[in-house]
Amino acid sequence: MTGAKQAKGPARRADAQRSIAAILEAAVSALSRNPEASVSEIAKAAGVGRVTLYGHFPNRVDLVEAALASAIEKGHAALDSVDLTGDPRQALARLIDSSWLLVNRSRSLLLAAQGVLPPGRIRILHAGPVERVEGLVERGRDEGVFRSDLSTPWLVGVLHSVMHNAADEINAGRLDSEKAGAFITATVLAAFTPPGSRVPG
Amino acid sequence: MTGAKQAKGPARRADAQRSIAAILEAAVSALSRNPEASVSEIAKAAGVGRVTLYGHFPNRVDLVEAALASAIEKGHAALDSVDLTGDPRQALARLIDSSWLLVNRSRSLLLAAQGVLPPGRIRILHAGPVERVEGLVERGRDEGVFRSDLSTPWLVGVLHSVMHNAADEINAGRLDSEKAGAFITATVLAAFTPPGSRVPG
DNA sequence: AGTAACTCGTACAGCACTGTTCGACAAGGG
DNA sequence: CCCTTGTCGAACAGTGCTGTACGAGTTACT
Repeated sequence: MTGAKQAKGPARRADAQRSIAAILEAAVSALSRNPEASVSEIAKAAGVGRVTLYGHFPNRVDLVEAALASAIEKGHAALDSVDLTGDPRQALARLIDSSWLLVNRSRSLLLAAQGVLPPGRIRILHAGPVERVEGLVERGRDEGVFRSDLSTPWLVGVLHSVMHNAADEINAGRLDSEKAGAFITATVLAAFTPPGSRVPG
Repeated sequence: MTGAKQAKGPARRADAQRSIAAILEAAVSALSRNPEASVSEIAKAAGVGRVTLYGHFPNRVDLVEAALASAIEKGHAALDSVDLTGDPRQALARLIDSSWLLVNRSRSLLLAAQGVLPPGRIRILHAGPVERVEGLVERGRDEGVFRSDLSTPWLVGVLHSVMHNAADEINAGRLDSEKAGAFITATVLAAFTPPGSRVPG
């Protein structure tokens, strides 16, 4: 499911596939910059007429959902290529390094989705990615290197929050984009350290 | 400066003052629920005609700014009543306990402001509150109980992020509102602990 | 009591956006 | 090569918002 309606029929023309891809890409990009980007704006960015867009996506809501799904799918692929075995702390560091930029870029897009999509729909969409992270955190807790006095969802939420904070700081010019990964990792590893243990670093 | 235009003239009538207060309160409340609340919506919530509102605030932007200023002023007062002396860690815990709810409530309002106000304007408005928190963090760093390998603005940002995370978790029904303070404190204190030191708790 | 300040509803112009329709035109597939 | 599929621009109706105007009514200060 790439997002556009594809009920049946003898498959789509090559032409249309290109359009859909361009629209999806433009939608992700535009909505990432401005969660309230209009359909006209997106169509223009995709180099496509507004009418054409409506030919593939029945309404704005479906378009946003398709864009979100597309972004998440891409992120999912990137995530799968990260080695999550070994010391959970180092695995977490690797995960952060390779995904914080992606997560950041999707933030505004997620905001756009939250404005128009039913809450359940969103949870379903990025249930996959979240599960892998939760698995890693869970393992760290079992091995005693991550704290167990706070719930796993909370810890994962903290990870996200700190990433968002990095995005804000960069955006405000107070943080160098190069150092963001290290800052996030240092902060999160400390936050995850069990009470009574020493903070690594 | 309560927010409405008050250039000169022989002072305002008691009637008008009541209206302005009601509008401001309604604006804070409505914008906190929905950052894109319309002027009609706010006027109705204030029990006032839309025209009356425009009589006091020339346009929507000024209204949002006044609402934000009002909320920040109230928060500033609440913050001033917190004792920030003594062990920085305990002072931070006190600060969190007494302000996280307030900060949370203002979050959506801040979002509304970010959408329509010039970025500099916002920084000016809540420069005051931020300074006090930064002062506390700075002191903790000097005393060696908070880490110095990360910048003060970053640490303050993390504090905010974790508060926001708590708000999200509560909103999603995954966190009990009662426990939020403790969760935030535990997480932030760990995150602020210098590398090599033991996490308190 | 009288006057200026305030409030209200309705109504209007202007704008931006959504979603649809139309007719003409280009491009891909069998 | 022909026919389906897709694309385009222009145009339209519908909606919801902002900001302004008007006129009549009400409320507070003196």
